[in-house]
Amino acid sequence: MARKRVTLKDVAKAAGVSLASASYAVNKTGSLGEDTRAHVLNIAEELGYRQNLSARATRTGRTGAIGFVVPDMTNPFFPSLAQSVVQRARQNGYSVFVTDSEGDPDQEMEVIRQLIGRGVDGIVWFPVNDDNSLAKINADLPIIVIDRTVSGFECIQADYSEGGRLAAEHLVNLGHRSIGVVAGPLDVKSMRDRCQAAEGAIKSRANLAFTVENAFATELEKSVADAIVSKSATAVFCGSDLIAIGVLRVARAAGLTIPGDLSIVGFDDIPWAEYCTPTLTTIEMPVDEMAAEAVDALLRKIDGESDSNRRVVFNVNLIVRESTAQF
Amino acid sequence: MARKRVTLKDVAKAAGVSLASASYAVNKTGSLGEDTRAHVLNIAEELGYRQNLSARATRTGRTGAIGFVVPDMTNPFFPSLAQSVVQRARQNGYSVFVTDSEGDPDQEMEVIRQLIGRGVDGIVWFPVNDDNSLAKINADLPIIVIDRTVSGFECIQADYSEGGRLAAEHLVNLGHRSIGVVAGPLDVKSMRDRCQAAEGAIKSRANLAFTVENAFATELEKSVADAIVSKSATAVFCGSDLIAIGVLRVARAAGLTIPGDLSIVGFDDIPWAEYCTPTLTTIEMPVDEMAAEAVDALLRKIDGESDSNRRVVFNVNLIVRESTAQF
DNA sequence: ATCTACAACCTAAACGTTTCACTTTGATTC
DNA sequence: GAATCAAAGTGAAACGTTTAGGTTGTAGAT
Repeated sequence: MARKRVTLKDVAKAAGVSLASASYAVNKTGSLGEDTRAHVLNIAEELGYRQNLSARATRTGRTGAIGFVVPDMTNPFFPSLAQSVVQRARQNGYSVFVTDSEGDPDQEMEVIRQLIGRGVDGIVWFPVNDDNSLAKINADLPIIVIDRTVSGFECIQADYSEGGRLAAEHLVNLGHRSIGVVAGPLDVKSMRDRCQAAEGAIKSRANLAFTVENAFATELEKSVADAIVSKSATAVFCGSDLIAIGVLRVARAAGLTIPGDLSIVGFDDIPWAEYCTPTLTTIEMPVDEMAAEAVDALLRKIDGESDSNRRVVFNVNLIVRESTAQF
Repeated sequence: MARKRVTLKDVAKAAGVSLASASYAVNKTGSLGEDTRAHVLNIAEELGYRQNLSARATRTGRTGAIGFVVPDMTNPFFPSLAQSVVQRARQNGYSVFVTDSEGDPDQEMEVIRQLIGRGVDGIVWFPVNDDNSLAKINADLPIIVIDRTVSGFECIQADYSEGGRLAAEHLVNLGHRSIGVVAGPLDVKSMRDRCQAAEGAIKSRANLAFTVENAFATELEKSVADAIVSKSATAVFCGSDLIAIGVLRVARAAGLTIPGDLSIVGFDDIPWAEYCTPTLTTIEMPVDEMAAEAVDALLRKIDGESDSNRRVVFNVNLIVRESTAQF
């Protein structure tokens, strides 16, 4: 058993044509008669021929694989994104290496290096932060940046400012007059944008009770927890759903009812948002479309249609659920 | 700019040695003098040489890539597993294609085909179900099955029966005398095992109120929801945490308090279990170790140390949280 | 002085493709 | 009937490696 893998030469021989013709047939390139092409394809099918992608890659310099680099796969925001990227890529005949930098810029650089070593044709990159010093290292590979802003690369983003504004105005419209902001890491621009927009909207019609900062996690720093339980705000805007869930927990633990004593709005619309108790009002972005656009842009870039430095911004939506209520 | 990629030939020429010696040097194989090897490596470093993995693969027949196939990336059980697999593989110099079959056996077969077409050296496979008819198609590629049982493959599993037993006994010990079971899809053996064990433990010391079946999701079928709100049980064992969370939701929606009116125990210890309200009592399995073992076993198999049909079973733990209480 | 043995290194073939440049064939045009 | 041309097909080089086998050169044993 385990017969030797059938090669293109075998097909050619069996079909009685030259190696070149066989290649043209399976690739639908070159000039071949319809009949011979069909014949070769039949034989190929019959013999169970499968292209050897490695050999093809050696010759063409293209592997047909791309990389997808995210900060942290266990952050529930990313799996669905990854799923979309993988699917879209597959539809276009590409495979994708999904890798995770565990939120560490050094490791991030390392995995990118490894991907390049692997010979990927391009990378869709969701950076840990906006620090583009890292990126400089190898600018000759097609790279699309998603969510973050890294100068020199094409960036796919959502309208974070609009999201922050929508969220804040929702709270103001509900009658809240003292509103806090729990930001995520402010060294990433998408976070700064949404928080600044939220603060602006709050200040113009109500009172900004506090702004505190927390990592992308449900565990809250002491200072953040203190701000929540101080009851100086009747509502908070959180820079991410993960943080919002953290806020929800400490608030409940401190005896506050949600949304009775405290209204909470998050950002991202991760799956949990719909399942936690109470369900979370949040800002949704079109993850699938963003992923698709990122892949499409990357493939375009790989094919040399270089519309570099483009920026695509997607619209966001406010999703009202149970965690916010009239003051 | 964008200088031509530096090839091994360039390195050899620059170092004044033959192509073969250069290859031996970078691969640390063959018999080479320490000094020349070091010299070649220096030159390589200096020139910025990077192996062309495709060419290497064409020659050796090994790509250094493996596939990881899971049912559904958006099921929160899988990302951490994937993370572990990717890491372990990377540590051993392998890259991994993570792919998702969306719970569909047909698509599952398709992605496996694609992976094989890609030329992966092996596959870590978390099948949708235990239907091994699919697997037969190409038994010559090293494949490790994780969680499920597919005959003919080496399987990495947890002690599901023990888990079911632990969970059920926990409920019995708390004084519950009428206990229901909400199973996941019973066509997968790991689910049957845990549920049968749970039922056994229940029946021997209490009353089995009902057994119903649901998909791996938080949305519950009507029959399942009915069973929950019928109040015929004071406690339920759920075949997975996702289901448990669904149960939790409909129970609360029906005005039941958890764990006051209903104790709930889940299975898997997904991240949500710790963050939902109330937090979920569940069965934990050593995901990282299972992933590591799967990768190790696969690499062994790739290297021809074929200990086929082996079965590795990992121990599980009961994690007691807030969703269960004394009756 | 010759032989053996071994380390160190090299030559060249092979891996399975793609693709450039060339030939053959038959039809069309003048 | 020669000339032209497009279509269909072929031959062989190239992609960047690995590796089997061969060739040196040196040192120790006889």
